[in-house]
Amino acid sequence: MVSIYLCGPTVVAPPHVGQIRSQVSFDILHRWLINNGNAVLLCRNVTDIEDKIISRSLSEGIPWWRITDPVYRSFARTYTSLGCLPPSVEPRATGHIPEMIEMIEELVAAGHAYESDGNVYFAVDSYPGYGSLSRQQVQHIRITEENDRGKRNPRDFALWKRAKPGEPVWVSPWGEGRPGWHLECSAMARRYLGGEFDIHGGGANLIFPHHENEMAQSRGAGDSFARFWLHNGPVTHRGEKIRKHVRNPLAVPALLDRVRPVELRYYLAAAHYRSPVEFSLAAVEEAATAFRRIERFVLRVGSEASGELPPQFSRAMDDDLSVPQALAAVHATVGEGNAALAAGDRESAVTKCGAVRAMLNVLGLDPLSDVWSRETQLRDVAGAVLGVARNLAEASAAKGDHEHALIMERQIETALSKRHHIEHPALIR
RNA sequence: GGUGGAGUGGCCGAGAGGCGAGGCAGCGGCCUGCAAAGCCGCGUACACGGGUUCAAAUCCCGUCUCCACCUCCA
Repeated sequence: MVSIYLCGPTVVAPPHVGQIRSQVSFDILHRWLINNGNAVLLCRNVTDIEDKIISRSLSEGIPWWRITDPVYRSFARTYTSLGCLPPSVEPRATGHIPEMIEMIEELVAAGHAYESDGNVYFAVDSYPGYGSLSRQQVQHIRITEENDRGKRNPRDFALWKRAKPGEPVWVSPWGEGRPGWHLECSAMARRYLGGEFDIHGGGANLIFPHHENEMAQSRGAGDSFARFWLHNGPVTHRGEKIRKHVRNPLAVPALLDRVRPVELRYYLAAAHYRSPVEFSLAAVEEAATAFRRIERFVLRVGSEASGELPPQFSRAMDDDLSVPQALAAVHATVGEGNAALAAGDRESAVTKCGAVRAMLNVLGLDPLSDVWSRETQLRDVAGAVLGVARNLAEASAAKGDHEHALIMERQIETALSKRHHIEHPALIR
């Protein structure tokens, strides 16, 4: 049994590429562990109460759950569409307030935390290992916030935050308020995985302060916590010129208008999980082209049974999940299969295809998987019809029949918009 | 100021002392009515300056540039 705690999203805005990359990276780990005969207990949290959610709730004048529920569904839909296996358990922070309060009480009793005016803080100085995960020395951690609210050390962080007027509240021994962000994960990890578990995963951007603080809290409360930490690299994006109406080029729903989910998954998987990825639409589209070559081969040979993993592939995966090298094995096998096909050796091609599908299955990229098939068909049919419509519109325009061309263009717009809604039904606005 | 990471051929992206990962794009050829797809072939790249070594993209020293985190973020 391999137990994994993976930091899930704060459900305040639709998913962006960086969040998806993290989930895809760990989904590949998940699949590789299963492939190797391990039972996996994967816990991925949903942070559904947190400062940003509250500030949006207050500024829009709607309850916090009117924000988190639709956004949660958007995430769920995106994970599914990208072929991520569901976690064993997906706890929400708001469902675990008693566990959090209990943990805070333990920390206060152990002298690692103190109450101050309705807030409870973790005393960084009380925990000698603080900074070890992120290799920070406490005195070098920059202080941005003034030492207000009665903190003993400005680096101390909140375990419990007193509610301001109008904010949602939960009742605690320290008054009405809400849990601190970092604490949520510590409490949920303990609840579902126990005091010690194998792997804690998340984006590298979470190392400090989030994971550092989690570790301090959990160990302070007597848990030994994660045995290994795995962090995926960031997705960065600088000044690529994006048309104005595409507001956030890293938002996944907008990206899925350009490439299919499986192609986006290929793009995100193709770099090593620890490497930084400099995002660009051109690179995504290039990855899509590369994936289609693999896909064409698999579709050409058909849906014969899955085969054996080539040793080269397994070696790559065992070497710190080297998906780039594993993909080289996929491409090599596709090339061999195509060569067999070109030589009329169908039997050999079928064998190669089996190996390719076995590898793609580990990576979550098998074109014949049920995950993609309906969605792929929908897109293919819709795309073909739209192509015909565009040709007709152009033909009309060329003949000078601008009225008809305009009607066609409006119908195309409507069709595109409907397709978008079918593909992203959970998206708000 | 602290911490971590990165600079590889036109592009993406691995590798980490000696055999040029892989893909995309490009070029030539085969195949095809033409194309597409596919097949075969074509590339001497590792930020810069020193050094170590028989041998350095890979190790050491120095320099430059970029990114991330230290505030919410996967």
